[in-house]
Amino acid sequence: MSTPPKRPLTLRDVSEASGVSEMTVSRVLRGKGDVSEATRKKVQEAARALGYVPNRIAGALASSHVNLVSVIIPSLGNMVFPEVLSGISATLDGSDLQPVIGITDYQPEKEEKVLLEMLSWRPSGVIIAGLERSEASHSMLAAAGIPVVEIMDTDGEAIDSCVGISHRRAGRMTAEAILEAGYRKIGFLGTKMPQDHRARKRFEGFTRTLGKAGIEIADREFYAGGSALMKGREMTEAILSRSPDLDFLYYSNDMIGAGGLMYLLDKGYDIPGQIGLAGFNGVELLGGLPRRLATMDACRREIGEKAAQIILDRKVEGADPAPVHIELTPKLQPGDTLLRT
Amino acid sequence: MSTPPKRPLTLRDVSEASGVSEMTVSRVLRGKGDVSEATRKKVQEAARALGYVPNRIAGALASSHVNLVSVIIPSLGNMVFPEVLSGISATLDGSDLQPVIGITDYQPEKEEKVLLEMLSWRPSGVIIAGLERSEASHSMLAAAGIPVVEIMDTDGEAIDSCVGISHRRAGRMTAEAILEAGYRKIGFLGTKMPQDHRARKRFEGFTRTLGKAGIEIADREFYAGGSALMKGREMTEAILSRSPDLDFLYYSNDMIGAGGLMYLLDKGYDIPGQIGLAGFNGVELLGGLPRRLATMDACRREIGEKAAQIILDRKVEGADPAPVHIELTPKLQPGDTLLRT
DNA sequence: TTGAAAGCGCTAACAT
DNA sequence: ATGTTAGCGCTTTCAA
Repeated sequence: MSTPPKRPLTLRDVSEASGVSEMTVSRVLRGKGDVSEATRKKVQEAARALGYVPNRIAGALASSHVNLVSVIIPSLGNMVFPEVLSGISATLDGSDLQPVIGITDYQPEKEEKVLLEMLSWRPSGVIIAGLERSEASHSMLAAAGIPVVEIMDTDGEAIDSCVGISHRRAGRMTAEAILEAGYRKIGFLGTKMPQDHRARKRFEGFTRTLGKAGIEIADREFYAGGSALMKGREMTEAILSRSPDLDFLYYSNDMIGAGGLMYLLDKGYDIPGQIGLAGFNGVELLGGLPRRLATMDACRREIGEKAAQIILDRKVEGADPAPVHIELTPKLQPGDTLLRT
Repeated sequence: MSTPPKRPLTLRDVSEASGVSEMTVSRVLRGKGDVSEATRKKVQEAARALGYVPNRIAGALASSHVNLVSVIIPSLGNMVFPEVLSGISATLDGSDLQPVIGITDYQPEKEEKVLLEMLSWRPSGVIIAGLERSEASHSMLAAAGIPVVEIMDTDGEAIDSCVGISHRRAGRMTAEAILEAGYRKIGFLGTKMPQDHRARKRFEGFTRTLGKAGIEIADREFYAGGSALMKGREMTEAILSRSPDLDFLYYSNDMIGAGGLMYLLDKGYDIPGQIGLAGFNGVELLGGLPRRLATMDACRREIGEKAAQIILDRKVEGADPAPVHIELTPKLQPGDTLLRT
């Protein structure tokens, strides 16, 4: 092999190799404009033979169009967000838009950094989890001049559009179901909440509804760190050793709920007779446990699909640029741990 | 508020607002070159006040430097890849490089599309799962002129660098442990493998080692679709109803293994006396089951860290551009389902 | 320490 | 159907 200069190929190289002007080469490669079948063939042949890879940086600069949608979420370890992403991808597939993922680790400062990084690539839209953010993040989004869809949560003010569920309402619905099933000594187990606003709102909706029925949370147990079965076991043991008379445990996610379920079954508790359980999220993965944990589907995939659709709709010329607000209704799945039959 | 033209801000705007030349504004914003403290202040003030967000597209085109590293993986639903990603992020944090994720869904054609999309942004490096790919993908990577690290697997030819474990060896190690524990009627449960080369290699290493000991796999059960507890239950029921005399079940991942464990406990099997179990991956999440499933740690986080480090090292001027090949050693974790005591 | 000029590789807009 | 021209917004290079 000779040693060709290790310079990335440009349109000009394809142009010279095919004997067609750069402009026409560009048209062929983008499939835009009228090009004769003959030239098209020549160009595609040459591009393929050379192994030409277009330079989107130059293309984006020239056209001021970037086919990227920024998707900003707190974490990938959570099982929740991958499902939202798959809804987004599914909807974007077939369009020319591509999702690009940024992770904030639930840290507002990191959100700012990620957002600045993302916006500096001039994406066509932003999909971002949650409604609570720093002033800097807020003004960056407000000033970006592109569609912004805030997802997962509808309890608050959206900058532009939003798609999600009301977590206060989710907490309320769960509380109502628990009360109706006749439970009265209710414990709560969840994350330390300063950063997790959605868990906090569920907790608020939950306690408020209990309060209206004249019931106070009997005990609560918080933890930091990722969700895992073992955490659920430990927390359940802790809360029950403190408050052995609890008859219901509400977990802020399914993973710790499942851990609690394992623990209680080990210890021979009668579920849901002696004690009832509920989690949150509707994690499919966990079907297959000895009992189906009561949970609430957070409509994750649908949220992703609808958010992506909003971005797509905004691209339509002359389309109504009015913000779209969509509140989905979470569905309670009583499973085997909530309804005493 | 007045209605400022809804045009994205440019360096020129900051330049005019601060009375400093564009060039010097650029220097301040990038922190390069000597700028007097006074001008620096003026510029930063103006940029902040206007809410200027740099345009990386223009910057990248002018400098032919892009601070992006493409990370291409099959899936996010797997729990395996998020951990690799977190290793990559952790190592890249503090450098100026940023990971960008692409998903292939285990489809070679999608890998080609994602790869072309990624390379067209001229990233500084590529980290990509697996060693098996289409010829088109292969030649794109070979011709990209940037560091390429293939991860997760070391059984095969790397284009440039690679970091991973030998899945054949992982299968062998597991087989050896099972034989040593005295099991003889061994069943395998896993994914349909045409696309999942790593699972296939584990299976090959596993059966070959059994074969050397004069033992054949007694039965096998394959499935398509994501890993989930319920799948593991169903598959376990299916294989045992066909082959009730099996004394060991080797699962190709921990999730279906855990489902099998649940099923067997339900049915009152004596584990690991009557029947032993092992999975693969070392998924932390599942600690907290009634028994700890035997598994093998695939070094996911370390793979991510080392891969990112290879990319970083290549950036050093005049650094040795020789390909790096790293084979990590998976660790068998016998848990409670492999060793009969 | 600061500024002016020249392009990075492509595409919009306008010829032809 | 194809070609020409003039930038996109920034950074490199060179000059002051």
